[in-house]
Amino acid sequence: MTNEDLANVIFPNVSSDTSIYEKKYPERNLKEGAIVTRFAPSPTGFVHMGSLRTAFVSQFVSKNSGGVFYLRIEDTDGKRSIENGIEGIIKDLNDFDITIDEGALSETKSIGNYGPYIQSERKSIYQAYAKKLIEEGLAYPCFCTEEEIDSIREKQEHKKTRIGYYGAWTKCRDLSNEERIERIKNGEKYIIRLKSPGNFERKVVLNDLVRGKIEMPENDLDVVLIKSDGLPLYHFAHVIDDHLMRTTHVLRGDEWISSYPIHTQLFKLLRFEEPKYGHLGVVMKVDETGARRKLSKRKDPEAAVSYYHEKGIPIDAVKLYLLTIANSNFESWLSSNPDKSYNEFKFDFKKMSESGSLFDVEKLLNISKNYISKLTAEEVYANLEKFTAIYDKDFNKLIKNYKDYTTNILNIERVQKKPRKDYASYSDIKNHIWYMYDELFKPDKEDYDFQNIKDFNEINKILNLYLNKYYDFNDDKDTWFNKIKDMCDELGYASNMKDYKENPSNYKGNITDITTVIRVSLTTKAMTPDLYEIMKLLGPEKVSERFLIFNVD
RNA sequence: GGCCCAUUGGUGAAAUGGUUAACACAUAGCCCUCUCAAGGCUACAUUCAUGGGUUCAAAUCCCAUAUGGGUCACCA
Repeated sequence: MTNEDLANVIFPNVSSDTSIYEKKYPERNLKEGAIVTRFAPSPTGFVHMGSLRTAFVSQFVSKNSGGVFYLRIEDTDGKRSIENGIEGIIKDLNDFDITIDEGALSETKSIGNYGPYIQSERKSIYQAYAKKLIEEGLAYPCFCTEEEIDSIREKQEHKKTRIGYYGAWTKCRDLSNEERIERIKNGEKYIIRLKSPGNFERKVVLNDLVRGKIEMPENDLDVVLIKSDGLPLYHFAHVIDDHLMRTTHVLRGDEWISSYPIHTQLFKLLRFEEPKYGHLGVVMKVDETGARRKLSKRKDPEAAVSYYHEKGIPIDAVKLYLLTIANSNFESWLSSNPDKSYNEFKFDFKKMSESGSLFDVEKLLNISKNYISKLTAEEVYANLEKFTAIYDKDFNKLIKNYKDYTTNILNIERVQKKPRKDYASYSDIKNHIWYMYDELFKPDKEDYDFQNIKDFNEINKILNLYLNKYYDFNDDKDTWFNKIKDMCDELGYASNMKDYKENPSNYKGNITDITTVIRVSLTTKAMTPDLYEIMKLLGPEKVSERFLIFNVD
């Protein structure tokens, strides 16, 4: 019996003529140097920060080069797939503002001419290539049970040799086609394995985009190509898909490095041109015990993309952060090109870190703070509106009622060469500006944080004097400030800090004490942005109203 | 255990055989200042996991050791 007979018994309804696929998915007609990348997650839960980094970098380099970035869903393992997994992935990508040129858009929809982009829908394609390999004697059915595989491994462990299904350890590799066909016809369960021609003593070389040359032994494992449910395993599916989808660059986590020998062998056996590979280091974190470990989906909330969305950290800030940890020269590029979009940055694989980098939330927040400080008040308002519409509906209503007022608040100390930087996220903003709204300004007396002056008689005296004699809403900033100084002199407080520092005993206090009284009575807080601006925005009615709260006593 | 990878300050890192080890975050101090947020200045690795070697010269090359990570599934 021939290999063809065997192949026909195994895949009676599949043609091994793979040239139809080669024709259906022709080489892409892209300009020289265009890069085709993909993001290929399995639908097992939310998108992890590490995967997101890979997706973002993949998209970035393809965009950089005028290429294509597509999404492929790797759902060949039914056991691990979760319900609505695909939707979850697409939502995470959306939230993160990563758009695809091609690929799955939902469970049922997709765009692009190289689909289907969901692996479980590509069964017949994989089987066609598997059939071809069987015909060529490069693959065979294996009838080993789980117990048999276990016992092989135990023997190998005992003898301290290499573990795996290979060479002389195999049971089914050299069965006759007669026996194979008979056992299949008897209903025995089987899988399809590669009949690896590899030799462990020989080396293969991976020219990795980020790590350079890596030498490894050739693969001699008879790896599983097709499972008993007829679906392929990652290795096989990846090789076929990345070829048929005409991928030029495969970017993936470095946990895949060690299976490269399998992949390169498969590419060769299938006579496919191999894409370039870039293996990215894992994203780590330091846990409670001080140990470094991989950022974990289960344990670390910050591993989820949705975390940043909920926190109101601007997506662009996260991208900026991702770029700074992805390419070591990005940060200096950005500081010398502050007005350019990060999209203009030329990504360089050689500048990627080879080791796993620590995920540093502090640094992210710092980047976010700088990012927000560069936006216009209108932009901040729009983003804040979007954020609160989902996560703080009451505040959303409030800012919409006072849209111009809110924008003006957000504009305080923004239009200047060195803008204020106090919002690291949109969820932060309310904590900084709530007191500007009467609806939220309902303090108890204990909420006021007057620093040095504790005596309410003195506080009332200062406020009344200021209100009656010095405060004029129409004053410009200099006049406003000079008047406060005048009041300091009248009340025996130092209006000039230098004088005060030289002779503190000559004064009851200094100008800071006075401005603090005004500031705190208006906001309850000892630390706020520019007082003049705040008073200007509150307006004369609110100012006097808030001053007079203390007159009750 | 086999194979592969990594190891520069609290953190991310630069430097790819040449002389004082960039820069950023964090931390501390000072200055500026109506308080903050910033900003400016200064400090923070006698040393690049350890031990050998090559060299006039090593964080950079080689070897060994240690530590950490990955992988060795009908998971991806």
